Amino acid sequence: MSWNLDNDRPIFVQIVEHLQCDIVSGVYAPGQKIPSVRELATEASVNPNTMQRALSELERDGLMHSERTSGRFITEDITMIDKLKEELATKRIEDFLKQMERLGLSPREIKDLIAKKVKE
Amino acid sequence: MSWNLDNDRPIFVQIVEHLQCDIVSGVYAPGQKIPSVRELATEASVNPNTMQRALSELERDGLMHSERTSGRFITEDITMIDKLKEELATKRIEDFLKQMERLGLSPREIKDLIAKKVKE
DNA sequence: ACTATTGTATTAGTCACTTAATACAATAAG
DNA sequence: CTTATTGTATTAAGTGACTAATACAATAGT
Repeated sequence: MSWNLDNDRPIFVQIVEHLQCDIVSGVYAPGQKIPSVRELATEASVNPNTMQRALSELERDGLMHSERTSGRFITEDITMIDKLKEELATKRIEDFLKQMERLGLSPREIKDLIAKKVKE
Repeated sequence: MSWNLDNDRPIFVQIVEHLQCDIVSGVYAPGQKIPSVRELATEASVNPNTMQRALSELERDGLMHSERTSGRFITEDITMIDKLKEELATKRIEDFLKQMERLGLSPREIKDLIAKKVKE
């Protein structure tokens, strides 16, 4: 999956979200070692400092931890990962519904539109 | 409706989106005069220049037009407004579905979650 | 005619994000 | 022990968004 970073929002924020997705969707398994800061930075075409900042955020939240010279590892706490997954999903659904209602669409219309899109 | 601006994205972009919503949802009727740059800026707690920038964007897209000293008016082209409404809705649905799939949820799961939320 | 209000333009300064270029500490690997 | 690789920290510079403070032009209202 490419990184697809844009200039609409801070890059480090987008990286955090990208990695959160990779974690909750299983791209990175619990306990798995992830590439080094420098590797990830190259891969995403950003400065190592920017990648470092994103990783620090994730570390602060307990989603990963670093071991001085061995590298960085995803947490093994599956409960934490599942909880994050539900949080992210819930938040996105709520944001989405709010946005759609602000466009003047009724819950009923929204539901139908989704059902139609999902069929495709 | 309060403006609810955050620091995650450029404020002028958020203002553009806010006003687009107000137009397609009918808060501002076609042809209606909208408050002055200075009034809107005060209301949204931003600098007049920032509001001006957002309004210029909307004007560039043809959604409103300014008349030197009479003020600014929403377009009377209802077709344009309806088209925008559909564009915005479609884009948001697609973005939403992409995000949810990246979290590792199947279309089926997504549909069920929405249905559940909409019931509330 | 005068005045207030409108949109618009200009210039400067502040701040956060980003990049760049290093440097250092710790340790796994040889 | 030596070396390469890891995470981490520091300093400087560039960029864009935002604010601030004006100034000007046009015209509706009086």
